[in-house]
Amino acid sequence: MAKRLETMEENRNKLIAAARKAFAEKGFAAASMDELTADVGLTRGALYHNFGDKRGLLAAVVDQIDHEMALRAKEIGAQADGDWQGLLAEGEAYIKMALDPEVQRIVLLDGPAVLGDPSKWPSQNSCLAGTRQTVSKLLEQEVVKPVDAEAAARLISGAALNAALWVAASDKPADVLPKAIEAFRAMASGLLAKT
Amino acid sequence: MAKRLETMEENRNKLIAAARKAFAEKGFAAASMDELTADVGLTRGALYHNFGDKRGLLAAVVDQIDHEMALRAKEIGAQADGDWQGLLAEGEAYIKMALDPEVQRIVLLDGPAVLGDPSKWPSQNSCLAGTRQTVSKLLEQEVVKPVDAEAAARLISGAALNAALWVAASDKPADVLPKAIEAFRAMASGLLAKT
DNA sequence: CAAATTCACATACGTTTCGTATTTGAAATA
DNA sequence: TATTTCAAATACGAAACGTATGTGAATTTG
Repeated sequence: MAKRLETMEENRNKLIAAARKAFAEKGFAAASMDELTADVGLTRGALYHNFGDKRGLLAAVVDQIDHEMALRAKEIGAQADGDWQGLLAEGEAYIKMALDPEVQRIVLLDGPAVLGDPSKWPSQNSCLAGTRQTVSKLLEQEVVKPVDAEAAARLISGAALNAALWVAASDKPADVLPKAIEAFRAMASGLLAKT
Repeated sequence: MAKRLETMEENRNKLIAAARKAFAEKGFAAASMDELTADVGLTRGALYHNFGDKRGLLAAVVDQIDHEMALRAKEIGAQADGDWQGLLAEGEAYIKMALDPEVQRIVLLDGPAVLGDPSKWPSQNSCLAGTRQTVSKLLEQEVVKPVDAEAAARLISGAALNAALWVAASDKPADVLPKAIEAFRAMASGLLAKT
């Protein structure tokens, strides 16, 4: 590979890594691009060349984290006993992952506010896409009621991620986490077709 | 009432009204406080005197909208046939109200990102508080499974509002709204105790 | 192999915006 | 009428973003 492209790739990754840290710690609005770039030995020139603007950098960061979350959720869901348990396990995984301040601040709070609704994000392996796949499978198997797959996926992941926000904001996260998971499983069971 | 306090109250309301408009149209970050205040014949001096800072103004706006939403949801819920149908009606009402760009932008997107999790908002008659009340009533009646009231309320309202974001972001909101409502009702039914 | 060109990034600059510190002037009060 | 209060205005300083331009090493071309 040409040396120029090689170092550019490195710099892109350095910037994304620094942005993950800065956005998570200070929030999107308060994160200074001057500081951020200086931290990795670059200037804003590199940033605007690679990502267009500040939002572009956030989009790249969100995409990366979303990708990681989707992969992890899929792994966990695959280990469950059957597709239905897999869906529940995925949701539970989202709740737990969303306790990470980085996920919370960047993906759940600043992401939608700055980039718009997640359904419009480009990620192929996004959380939403993964959940929709699982729901579709369950629809074919007639395990769940005949509802819209997209809507169900959105409700599942939305409920899970929202529950996580609540858990994290509470005074004793460790205490309320099981309550959130219990309520989540209860509510999700409403999608089950009568057996 | 003393004239000074009277006009101050008027100015506060004018600023809040202007902020609702500006925040809804441009988003919190892009809304200029100079423009906003000039629109109602004031300067930023009035703003910083009354609300402390930009966040303070957003908090006041969010509080007002949240209050209006909770009242409306309660009204609609009260007309339903029984408390359980009332809960579903409330959720449906949230979905519909959240289609309003003002609610969406200010309460669902910028609100949590700038002010933190809704569970920490001061509103007494907030959406969350209203839903928690209804859930608590249903818990006493043993209509719903014995889950944590707070968690259930959060899941219900979270799912509803999240569904609304999805509906609004879709290409044909009118088409997907009924699907969202159907899926919401299905999922919520998971909270029902076996009869 | 030397000249030309590309391009990733740096630098310099202007604009906008927020928050504070200070001042003003009309209403309330004594 | 003199004094005090206080809601709002004004002036100021400190970022921060985005653009326009410069630069030098890597690549390409003749």
